[in-house]
Amino acid sequence: MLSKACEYGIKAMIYLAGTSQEGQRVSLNLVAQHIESPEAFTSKILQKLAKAKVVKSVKGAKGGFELNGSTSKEIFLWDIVVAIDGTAIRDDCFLGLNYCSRSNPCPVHDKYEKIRDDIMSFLMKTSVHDLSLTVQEGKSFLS
Amino acid sequence: MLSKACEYGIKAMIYLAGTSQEGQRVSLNLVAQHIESPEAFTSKILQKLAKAKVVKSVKGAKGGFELNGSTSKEIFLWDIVVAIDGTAIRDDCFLGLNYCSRSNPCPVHDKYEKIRDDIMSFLMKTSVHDLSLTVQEGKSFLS
DNA sequence: TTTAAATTGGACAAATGTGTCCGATTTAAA
DNA sequence: TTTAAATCGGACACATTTGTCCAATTTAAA
Repeated sequence: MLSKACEYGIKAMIYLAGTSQEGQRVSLNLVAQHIESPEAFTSKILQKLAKAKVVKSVKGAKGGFELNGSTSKEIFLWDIVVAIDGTAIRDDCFLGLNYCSRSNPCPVHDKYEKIRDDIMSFLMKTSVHDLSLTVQEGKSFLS
Repeated sequence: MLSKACEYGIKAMIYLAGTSQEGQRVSLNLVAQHIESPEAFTSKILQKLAKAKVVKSVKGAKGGFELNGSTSKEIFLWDIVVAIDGTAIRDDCFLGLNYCSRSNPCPVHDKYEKIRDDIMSFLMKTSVHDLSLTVQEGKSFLS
């Protein structure tokens, strides 16, 4: 479904939304430790998210990654997925047809459309903020 | 979602269900042409499906792949997915947690469970035979 | 029995995804 | 101004997936 990079990216953002709330910055090292991801690889992913302006990064001493509470309410899983995996999950045919459409449908076009719509609604309506709350409450986990 | 190999495998099976109806065998070459897949790669995939007894293969002249109509009614997308991609799509956590469960859930555990159930129901209830009918009627396409 | 048609299996090649290393750069603080 | 802490960026390494090639094997038919 999602690439490893995207999984790490989402977990990192959820962690940041929970810890960086008062404008505090969190280091790559801390992020990787808490989500149990390879640090150097996580670095690349956070760089990508920073370029896509999904998270703010600050270089130098006392630097790190920053995501204030109000911003995290406006960031949805879809934003992260697009920044890392692109829009293939929304655009690509379930059977890989190059041109799959209403007028040239693959055999599962209609049946899969409902599932795709559910996935998209899930990704576009679920905010990083909401997910971080359940982690902070100890009701869900990032590792 | 699915690997390329799995996409080819499903398309190949749908094509076979439509052409090999009267116990006729279809050559790898024909299959690959109709589903527009790389022939040698498709060979590997059909070999895997043959070993998993999802399709019958016959070597030698007048050989090929065979899938009679009654059998195709009992083969569901899930059978093909399991033979090629395994059960990860059913078993793996959306965020990649090694142990994601009701008692140690990831932040999207509940929300994604519904989607996963829909996907599984789609895969387990959709037969190769049903899909091949829409192709034969010219209502859907494999390329 | 020979030949042609077909799958099989193994080795290889290319592309992509995952992951590492390290020097360059930036910034805060001593 | 120097130093330490941090991200950035590029090159590299490894693993998996995708794809190719070809000799070996099997089978039907001439």
